[in-house]
Amino acid sequence: MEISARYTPSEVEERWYAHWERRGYFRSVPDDREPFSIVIPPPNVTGVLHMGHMLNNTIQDILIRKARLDGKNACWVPGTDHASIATEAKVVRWLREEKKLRKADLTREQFMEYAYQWKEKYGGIILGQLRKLGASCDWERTAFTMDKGYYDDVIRVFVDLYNKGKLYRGLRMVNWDPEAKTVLSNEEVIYHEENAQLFHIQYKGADGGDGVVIATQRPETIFADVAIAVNPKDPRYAALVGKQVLIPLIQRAIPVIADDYVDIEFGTGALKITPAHDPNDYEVGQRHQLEVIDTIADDGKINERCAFAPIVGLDRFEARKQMKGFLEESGNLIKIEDYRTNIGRSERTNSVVEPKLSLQWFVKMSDLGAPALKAVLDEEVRFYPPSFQNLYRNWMENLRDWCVSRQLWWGHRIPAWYLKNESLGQEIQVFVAETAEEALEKARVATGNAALSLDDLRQDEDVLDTWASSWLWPISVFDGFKQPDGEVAYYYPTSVLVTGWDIIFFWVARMIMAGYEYRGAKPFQSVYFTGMVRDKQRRKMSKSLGNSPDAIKLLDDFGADGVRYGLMSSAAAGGDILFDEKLCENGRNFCNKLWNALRLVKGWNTTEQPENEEIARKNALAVRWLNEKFQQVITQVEADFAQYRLSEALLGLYTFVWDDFCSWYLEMIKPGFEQPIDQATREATLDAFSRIMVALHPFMPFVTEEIWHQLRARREGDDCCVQPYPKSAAADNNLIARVEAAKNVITGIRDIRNQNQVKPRDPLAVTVLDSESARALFAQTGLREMVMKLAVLESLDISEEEPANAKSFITGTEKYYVALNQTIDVEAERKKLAEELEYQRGFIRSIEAKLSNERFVSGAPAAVVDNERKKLADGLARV
RNA sequence: CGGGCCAUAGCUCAGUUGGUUAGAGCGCCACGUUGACAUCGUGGAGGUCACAGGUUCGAAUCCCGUUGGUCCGACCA
Repeated sequence: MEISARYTPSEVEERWYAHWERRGYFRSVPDDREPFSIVIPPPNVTGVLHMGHMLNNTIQDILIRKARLDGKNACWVPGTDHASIATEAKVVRWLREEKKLRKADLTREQFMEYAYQWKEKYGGIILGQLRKLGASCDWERTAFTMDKGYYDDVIRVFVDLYNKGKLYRGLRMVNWDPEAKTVLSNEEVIYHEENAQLFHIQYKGADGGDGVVIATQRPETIFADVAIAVNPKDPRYAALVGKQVLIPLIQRAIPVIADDYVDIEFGTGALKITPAHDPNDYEVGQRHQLEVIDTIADDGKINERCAFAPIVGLDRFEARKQMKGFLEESGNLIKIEDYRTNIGRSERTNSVVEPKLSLQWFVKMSDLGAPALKAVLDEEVRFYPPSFQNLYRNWMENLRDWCVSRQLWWGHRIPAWYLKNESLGQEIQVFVAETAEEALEKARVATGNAALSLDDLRQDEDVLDTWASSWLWPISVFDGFKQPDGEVAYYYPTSVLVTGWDIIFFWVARMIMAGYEYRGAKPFQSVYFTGMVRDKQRRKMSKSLGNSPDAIKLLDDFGADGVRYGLMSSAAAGGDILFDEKLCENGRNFCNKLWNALRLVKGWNTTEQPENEEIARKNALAVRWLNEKFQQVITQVEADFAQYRLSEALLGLYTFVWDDFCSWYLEMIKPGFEQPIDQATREATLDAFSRIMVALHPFMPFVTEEIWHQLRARREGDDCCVQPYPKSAAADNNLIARVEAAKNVITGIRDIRNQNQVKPRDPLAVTVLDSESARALFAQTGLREMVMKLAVLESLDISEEEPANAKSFITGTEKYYVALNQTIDVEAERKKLAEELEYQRGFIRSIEAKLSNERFVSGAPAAVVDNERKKLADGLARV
């Protein structure tokens, strides 16, 4: 049968993926095997596959497939995240551009209907794309963070945390966008250095003294001032602390307080405290129990709480302009300095962000954080690479309470109901419960008013932060809240989490918190942090930069295996990947290499017996060597997997396949052109090739499955992806060393051939100078025949005499002479040998230096080096 | 400003508890190819392991400092 000279992934991948799914290989249900579980970091429900996903999911698939081959019950749970803010933004844009609708014109219910339409249309596309990559997920378990069951879990946890006092509603400084009238997350605020002015303003003493001069960028906020703060160590103001000063224009008296926060060097060393309009001032205000006066409305205009009527109703920037005049007039303006400072602007509207106090829901971090920090520091949860412990600790030791409310609609609506009973003159009361009915019941009890109805309650308009749902992922996907003793008990803790380090705080840390809070146990044994995929200029790949290759096109161009190889070959855990399509090309070439090895062995005719004894000995040695070498590689691969050194494992297999298997082994056993090969060697080769396919399968599932089936006719269900992974065993290092020595001899001869323009096929006569080591080496059965074949020799003799007209080289402790039919440049030869001699002498000197040290009593190494020295002294003598 | 991480061949990176005269891939150079594969083969060149000090018999590896890069926080009235 004619096989194409190239491997064509497109003819293979879809077919095998469908086959695997049909056979149910990816399905997992609890049984008595050891479980190996991974929950996918859920991509955005409306997202499309990008490089980061491919890297991440390739790694997960490698781990899952390896576990499956190791005989474990491998369970990979796929799913998607509703991605509150990102998805809502997409829906809003779609409504505006396609439907000509503004969110403000829709009711919540209408908006949600459109959002679900959007989700139905685009949701889950990415899951199909993961199949193209070869991801062996248990698709029957596909989860979504807004599935009914998941939604209920999120609500239940909110209520539970509230009941336990670990969740509360409080005032906090947020980033307010006065144009969009919404809160922004920190990530949506962009800071740039801009020109600004620093106003130096005098606040006169209430006792008629000079008072104090402060510096501010925002003179329009002075009417919200509640204090002037100075550093307690600042001698200039020591006498003022505790006194009162007057706010210009309105003459309201405020105290001068002392606080370490104030920088003596900056400005005048005196700071106005405006808790409503500056986050730091708010904190100072809290420390000193100061009042909060909010003088700026949601739209950025000065509101009526401002006691200085002339600026009420003006925009904050207009007010600032006018304040200059008012302050000059009153004589309070000392000077104005030009000044460069960082200004935060809204990513969306570019308007200057206004720090603003608002009521938000918070999860208390003090109780939740402690066990999560301990788990990582004690390596109860192991990080790979471990250096991320530092980053984690740094953050966990400086935890702030987690604001979980968001002013959005797409998400889990906060289960809090408010009752405002003004006739009773009461404050707003809040009732947190899983349902409105329960909240009503609570309200009735609390108020003693049985006549209250649902109409008297108003549910909180906000939804929860996306991470406040995804932190439950490892528990909720196994239904661990409703059935805590169900299958969650089998799969949890999951084996490993594979994710980018950029969400170590958002997600990883919080899953650990939730794990201890709700199951009293860590959510995963290990975390494998992937690096960021960057372009050649080290820029993070992103849609807005347009520097990200089209993932699907890459898969089409190089095949899934090629892309997987490309991503993995430079993806040490935690290290960034500078992505270059060249890497995928290497992967594609590797597939072709495998494919052509297949073509070679498939093309052989067989005979019962080897042609002669020499060939039999040579082939037997080759087969033994390959198997020993394979043991060595598998042992290393297992060690690499245990440390999550996947790139190294792949590289080891790659080198083994390319160099040992293809370049050496197949050449060793390859029969002459159109000659047959003996049955036993062919069988051994097919077996070895098959084992190699299994070993490589986790990394490159498609090509290995295809070749596995091409190698032999297999029974239904005898698939590569469900074979037992090759077991590692001790390798025969002596045999490997002897063949290694033979390879050096062959390389030496090839080198001489190369340098003297001797054609590859012209047979050469080689003599090795008689020595104990030479005899010992060639005592290995089949070795002489192996050298003769691969170096293309007509003779290989051991002799005590130096042949004439020969070039020589030394390897190990033997000296070889290659006879040539040409005159030898004696000078050049001598020079070469002199260089060799110098090298050897240098080597020996360094060893001698070591050995002459008395403190080299350090046990075994000494013996080894001593041995080394003897060998080299031997070699030196020969030269 | 505070903290983390990093600095090894032209490029991208390995180098596991300190013990080879420092490795790989790509790139480069030379030679080669009717033979599984030019998506290839055989060879080769190329490094003061950022710099300075210390510990040690021995440092790319451990410690301290300097410089440079990078990321994350606070970004300052």
